[in-house]
Amino acid sequence: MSVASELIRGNTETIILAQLMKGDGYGYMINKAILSLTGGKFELKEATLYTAFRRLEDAGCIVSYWGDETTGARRRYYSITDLGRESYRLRKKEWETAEAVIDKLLAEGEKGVSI
Amino acid sequence: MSVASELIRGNTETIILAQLMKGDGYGYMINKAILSLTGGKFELKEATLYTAFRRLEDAGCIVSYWGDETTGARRRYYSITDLGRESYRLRKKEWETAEAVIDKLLAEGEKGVSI
DNA sequence: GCGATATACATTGACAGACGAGGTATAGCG
DNA sequence: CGCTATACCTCGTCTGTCAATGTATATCGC
Repeated sequence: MSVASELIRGNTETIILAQLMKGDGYGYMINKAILSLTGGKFELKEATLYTAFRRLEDAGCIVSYWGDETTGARRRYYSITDLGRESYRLRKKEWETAEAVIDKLLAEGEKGVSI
Repeated sequence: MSVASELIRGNTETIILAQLMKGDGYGYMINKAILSLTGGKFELKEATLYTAFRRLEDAGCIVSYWGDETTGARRRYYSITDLGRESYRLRKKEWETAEAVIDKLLAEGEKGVSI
């Protein structure tokens, strides 16, 4: 089953930050990494990815610099900042809270008809 | 920690369907039930709730009827349909898939810096 | 050389869900 | 009579997602 993007919504930036926690990266690479990690179940659309980068940079969570490739297309690399790392931790906690809440609320449907 | 509504987004209808799986209900009641179940961590806003009811009814997942209260404010009750029950099962599965994917992607940030 | 494909980044406009703000109405309590 | 709780509804705005489109470079097959 593929993943409905409505359900991912709000996690895009955290997913990007999680990738950058492992080291600097660039858009195309991060996108492929996500596609690979999820076994093709989920792919960030390019427009979504790049607008998320802008938001994260504006917020001071990441900084960018152009790579010095001597061949191939130019790459804009992103590096996570201390604020970004802090933000990652917080967003991950928020996700875990939301996850628990949703799990609980959806499980209500399994309770059967009440009298 | 309260729950960011961006993270709930897309689950509103499923949450409502889960409540209606237990039996007919009306908006105000369902809203209070959710607030109570989550210990105050999460509350569906009224505008969100009622627009979700409209969508669910338009989709044939629920049907509504006016209660015959002899006292107090009138109540519009909702009843889940067979299509709604099917939809609940599907949406719940989709959520579980999305949940696993997000968990995996967010866990990437714990891996530490790669060389 | 030339078209196809892959890599790589970027912007615009449209869409959909969430929600603040505002409105209506009934009932009980002091 | 004002306050609070119950109960429903709608309008307009905001925000994140994404299809469509555009740019440019490199490689591979023919």
